[in-house]
Amino acid sequence: MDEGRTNLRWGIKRRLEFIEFRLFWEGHVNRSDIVNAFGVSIPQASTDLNRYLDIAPANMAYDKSAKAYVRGPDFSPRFLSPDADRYLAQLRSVSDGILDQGETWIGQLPGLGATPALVRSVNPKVLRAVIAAIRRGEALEILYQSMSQPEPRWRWIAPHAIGFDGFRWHARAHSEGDDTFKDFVLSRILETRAIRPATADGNADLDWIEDVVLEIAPHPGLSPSQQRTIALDYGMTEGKSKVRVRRALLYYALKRLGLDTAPDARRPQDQHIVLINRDEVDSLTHKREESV
Amino acid sequence: MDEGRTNLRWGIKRRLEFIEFRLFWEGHVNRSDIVNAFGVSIPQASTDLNRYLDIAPANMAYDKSAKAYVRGPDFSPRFLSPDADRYLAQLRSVSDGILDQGETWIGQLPGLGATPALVRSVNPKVLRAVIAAIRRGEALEILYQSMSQPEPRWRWIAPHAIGFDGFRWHARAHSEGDDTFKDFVLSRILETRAIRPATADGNADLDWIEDVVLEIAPHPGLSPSQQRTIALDYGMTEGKSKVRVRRALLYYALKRLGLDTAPDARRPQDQHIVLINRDEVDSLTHKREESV
DNA sequence: TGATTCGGTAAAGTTTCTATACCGTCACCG
DNA sequence: CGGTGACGGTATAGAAACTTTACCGAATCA
Repeated sequence: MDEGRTNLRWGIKRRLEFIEFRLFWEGHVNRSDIVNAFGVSIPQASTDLNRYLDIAPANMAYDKSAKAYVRGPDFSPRFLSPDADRYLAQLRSVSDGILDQGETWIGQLPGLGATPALVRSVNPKVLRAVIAAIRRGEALEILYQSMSQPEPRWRWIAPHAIGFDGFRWHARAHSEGDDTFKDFVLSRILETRAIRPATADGNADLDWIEDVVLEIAPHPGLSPSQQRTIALDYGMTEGKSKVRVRRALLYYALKRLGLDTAPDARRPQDQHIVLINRDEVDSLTHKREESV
Repeated sequence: MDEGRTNLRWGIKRRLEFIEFRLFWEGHVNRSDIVNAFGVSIPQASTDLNRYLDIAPANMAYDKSAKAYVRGPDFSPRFLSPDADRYLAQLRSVSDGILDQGETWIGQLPGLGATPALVRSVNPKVLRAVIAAIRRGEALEILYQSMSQPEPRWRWIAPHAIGFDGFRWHARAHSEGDDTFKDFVLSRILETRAIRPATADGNADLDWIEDVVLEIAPHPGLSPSQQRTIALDYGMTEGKSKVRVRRALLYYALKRLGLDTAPDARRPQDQHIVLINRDEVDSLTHKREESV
C-alpha cells in the first residue's frame, strides 16, 4: 500500500510530511503555509497538496469557509507517526533559545514556560575537539578549570564518550595524571591544544560500561491514591519501576531524581518517589563520583 | 557578499548546510555522505560540492589520500553558525530515543550516556487537544487522575499555556471547579472529551505572568577556588547570577536546582549553589505551587 | 458591490536531478 | 607489479520539478 511513496524526491517527501504534521497538530494546512515553510511557488504548493490528496484522500478535505485543507475524520498518518515527546522536545528547544520557531514545523506556538536551564553554554570548538578525539581514539590536551585547583591548568585526557548529568555536559575520559577515568565538565574546558595517540582504552572504564538498576516506588508516606497517581506519572507497574543507569552517572541520577538527600529532607508530597534498593545502590557509591 | 545564496532552492540550501555542518563538526564530507543523507544521485552530490566550493572556496579542499573534502584552515561558516548547545540537544534527543541518528546530521555518534528521563510519555492526541484549546481559547473537558482523589474524574479546564517543570509537562489552565489557575500534568490527562468557549482569560493568571528573580551564588562552604569554578559553570558575574522564572514555576525551579531543601541537607561540594535572596523568594511561596 | 483571500488551472520556460557512461588517482592486496 | 575498489571527476540526454505568468471561481468582509 505504500508503493510509489518511497521513491519521491527528498524535498517533496519533506513537504508531504509537513502537510501531514500540520494536519495532525493544527488540523489544517494551506498553500501559503507550504510557501512560507519551504519558499516554493504557489502553484507548486497546490501540486503538493493535490499529490497528498492522491496518496491519502481520506486524510484531508478542503473546507471552503475555512479556506484551508482540514484533517479528515479518519485521518491516519502515512509519512510520520505523531510523537508528543518530539513535539514537546521542540517546544523546549524553542523555549531554551536553541531553535527558532521557523525551524520547527509548529505553526502557532502555545504560550510556554520552563524552569530555566541556567548552565553556561559549551564552546563549539572545544566540543568539536573532544568529539574528534573520541572518534579517532586520541588523547587531547586541555586547559581545565578544576574544582580543586585555583588556576586553570593544562592536562591530558583521553575522552571516550559524552555524558549528560541532567544539567551539564561531560567528557568521560581517562585522566593521564592519575590514571583513572573521570568526568570533565565541558564548560570548564577553556581551550584545547595538542593531540596525540590514545593512552587508554574506553573499554577499561568499568564505571561507564557497567550499569546499576535503580528501583523506584511511590513514597510510602503518600496516601494510596496519591501513590497510584505517582505510579501513573512514572509508568510504574506493580508499584515500582526499574531504571538502568551507568554507574558513572549514578551520583548525578540520584541527585536529579531528588534521591540523594536523607529520606526526611522533604515532605512525602514533595519527594514523590523513594529508592527501594538503596542498600544495593549505596554499596556501589562508596567511591564518590563527581566531576573534577 | 552573500549575493545569490538566498534565492537557492530550499533543498539545495539544506544540502549546502549539510556540507557545512559536516565540515565543521567532522572535518570532512563526501559525495556518499550527501547521497546517504538526501537520497540524491552521485552526480548531483558532485554538483553540490562544487557549488559549495564556488561559494566558499577557502572553506573546503579535496584531500586525495583521505578521499574526501576536508575543512580548510580558514573555515568560516556561510550557511549556519555552529552551535554546541544545539548539537548537544540533538545528542540528548538521540539518547532519549526521540530522534534517530539518521534524522540528525551527525555522522558518527560519540558514545553517549545520560541520566534517565524516567517520565511517562504524553499521549499525542491529548497534547493536541490541549494545544488546540490554548490556540482557540477554549475550555476542554478532561479525564484527570489527580493526586487528591483515588479515581480519575471528568473536569473542565481552560488551558492557556504549556509548562515544563524539568521533568514533566503541564497544561497551565484555569480550573473550573474552584475558579483558580493550576498546573495539570499532561500524562495524568487520560482522555479528552467536549470543548466549549473559554471560561477565563489567561491574562488573569498572575502567577504565570509575573516573574521571580532568583539570585544564585556559589555555596559559601566551598573554598575560594571551588567557588570560582562554580561561578564559571553557571556563568556568574561578580559571584552571582540572576535567573528569572515564572512564579508558577518557582516551586519546580527550586526543586530542580536543589534549592528546595534545608541548607544542610547536602554537603557544600554536592550542593554547589545557594539562593541569596531566599527571604524574598520565600515570601512568594506561602502558597504552595504544586500540580494537582 | 467591490476588494481580498483563499482555492483552482494551464502553458512556457528554466532549473534541478537522474541515469548512464566513461575517465583519473590513490591505497590496498595477492 | 598489476588488478581492484573506492573515491574523485566529467558529459550527455531526458525526465521531473519548479517558477513565472495569467486567468478563473467561491467565500468573506467592509
